[in-house]
Amino acid sequence: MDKLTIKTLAKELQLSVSTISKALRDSHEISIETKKKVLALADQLNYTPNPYASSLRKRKSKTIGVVIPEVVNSFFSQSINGIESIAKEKGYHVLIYLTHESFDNEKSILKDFESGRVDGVLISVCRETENSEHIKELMSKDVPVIFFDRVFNDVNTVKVTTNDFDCAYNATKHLIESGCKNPHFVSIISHLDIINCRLEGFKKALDECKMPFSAGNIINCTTNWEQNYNTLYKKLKAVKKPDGLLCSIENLSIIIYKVCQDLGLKIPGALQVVSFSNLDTASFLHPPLTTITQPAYEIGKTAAAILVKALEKKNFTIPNEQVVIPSELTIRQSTKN
Amino acid sequence: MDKLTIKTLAKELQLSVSTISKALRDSHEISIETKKKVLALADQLNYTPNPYASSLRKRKSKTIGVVIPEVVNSFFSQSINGIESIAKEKGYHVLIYLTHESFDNEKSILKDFESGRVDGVLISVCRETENSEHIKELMSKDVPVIFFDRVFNDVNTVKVTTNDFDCAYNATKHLIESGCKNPHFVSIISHLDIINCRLEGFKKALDECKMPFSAGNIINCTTNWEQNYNTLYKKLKAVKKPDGLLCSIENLSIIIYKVCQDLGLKIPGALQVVSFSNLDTASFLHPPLTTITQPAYEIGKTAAAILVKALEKKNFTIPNEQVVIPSELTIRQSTKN
DNA sequence: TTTATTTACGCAACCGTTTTCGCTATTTCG
DNA sequence: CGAAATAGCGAAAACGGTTGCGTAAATAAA
Repeated sequence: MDKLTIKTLAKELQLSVSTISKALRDSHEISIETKKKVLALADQLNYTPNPYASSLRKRKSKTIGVVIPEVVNSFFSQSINGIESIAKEKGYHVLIYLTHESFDNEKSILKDFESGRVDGVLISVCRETENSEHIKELMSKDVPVIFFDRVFNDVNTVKVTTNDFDCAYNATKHLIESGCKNPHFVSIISHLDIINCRLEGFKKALDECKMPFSAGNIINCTTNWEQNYNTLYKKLKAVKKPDGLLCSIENLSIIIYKVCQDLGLKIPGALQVVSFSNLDTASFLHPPLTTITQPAYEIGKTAAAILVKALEKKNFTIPNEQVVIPSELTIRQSTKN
Repeated sequence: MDKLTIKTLAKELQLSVSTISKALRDSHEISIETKKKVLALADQLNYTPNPYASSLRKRKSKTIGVVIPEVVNSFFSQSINGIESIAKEKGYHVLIYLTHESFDNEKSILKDFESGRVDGVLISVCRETENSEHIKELMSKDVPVIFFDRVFNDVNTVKVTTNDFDCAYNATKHLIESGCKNPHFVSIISHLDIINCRLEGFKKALDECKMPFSAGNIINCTTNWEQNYNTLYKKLKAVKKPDGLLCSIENLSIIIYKVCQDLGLKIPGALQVVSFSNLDTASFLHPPLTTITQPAYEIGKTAAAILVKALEKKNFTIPNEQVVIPSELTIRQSTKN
């Protein structure tokens, strides 16, 4: 038995290949009866068109590339969920690539995309990334790139984020109102705009409350678990230790809990904690963690929807637009009040 | 400027298209000097071959399809991580598809794979799936399918799982040894072999300890959160309520905690809980949850490695093999002892 | 009735690579 | 030294759809 192609159908129905193709794509050039016959046979023989032949000719792959730092992460996995919902609805396929927070990985992934493998890209850049040349390079080849969550502001494209500044501000306010005298900002060393936004929100709250801010109020972590544990351990053991933490990275909040456990520091008695986090176990932690929950699903869904809509247009242009979907502060026992 | 193809290089170097192609693929037919020239120009012009043209001609896509029920799940996201590690190493691309536990979705995804979109498939079947016809159908088209975690035993292929039976047995033993008189098995209605294995392990432990087993020892849940909450609420409020739970689904353990919180049931005082779970927050829950941690990363990695190795061979055959990677029981405060 | 338009389909080029086969020039070997 | 082997490259046919254009017949307009 040969492979089942359009030619098989053509031969069987005594029609030309082009007629079959047009019939399958529901072209107006083909009569209703012919279409019916073609569809019927295709169905009967269980014909599925070769996507690569189609992609080659149409210069469209119906595929979007998703580039994220990691997948074992509530935020990103929820984002994927949102992305997939749109992809499925619109008949797109989703290629997933992980950078593991490495700039080199990110670069080589985007380089591969220059081949036309994907019609468009959704990316949340990695921590190491300092400049956006590789992204601009890809966009110059007419591959649209849309940012979500971790964005670069100097790239002209859509950026779907949450209201990081406001959230950090509100959360810090909440800490202070709950009695914190010495709030600290837990973060990672990075050029990411998102981190900076959160830091600025933190600063503004301190400023408004006439609390002094200095670099000492920042606890900088890295991508190394051990190292972060030690950093936090030292900070939380110090004499003039913080009595409140705004944690800007979900993963770090777990380490904070661990350190407190090991140090015998009571939360929220000795230390209040609020974290950016999408953990659905947050309310079952000991104690339940006050979180800023990002609308991860919606962020992914929105970014994907905008990308797909653009791709479906003939001469699409991606606007330079900032789409902000607000997060929610959920107060639990890790902060008083 | 035209598109940059092999023809561009050919024209530039006054060579034929076929020579370029062979040079790029490092064919022995081409002299070292020519290869160097070609590589140099390709590099200089930043040439990237069109993957779809290549896939069409070679009838290989260098792409694997991953079909899972959901992605917002520690186990599956860790599995993806493992899969990606192999894919990256071997130059494969990963298409992700979510079934959302719907059999119809699963079927239509596999149907699409008949088009040759992917070279091979890694699948963890969904709960609704009762038979494996759709999988056999795909395999009959020479698309290799490898199972991981949630398998079908009547399909002749590799199945990468963990030692579900033993783990359930050990965990149940642990419950009983910690004083449980009335252990229950929390599960979902499903034909999944994995669920059955766990149940059998549970049964064996009861049997060995001369404890009677009946259908009453099973708490059957569904995919509906609300409904599960109610089911568990009722069960845990009953007069002859369980004093120990073996939870076979990660997500359900969170609901159990919630119900206990709302009912004022102390864990582990009134109820001991052990769950199959890959939550890395397990040790920070209130109380820390005793878990059977599955080697999700390794399972994904192993399955992917076997698939890729098969794909790289000329006339590959997938053996009918069961690969078992053991899980680990981590005892925490949600069970006494 | 003539002309213009529409309908429905076929022809063939094309998408960009890969691969088979054939050709020539050079080398190897008996 | 002649034959055989080899090295290095090119021509062209795939791979499986898509699409612009041409055309004959059917229909509408004049």
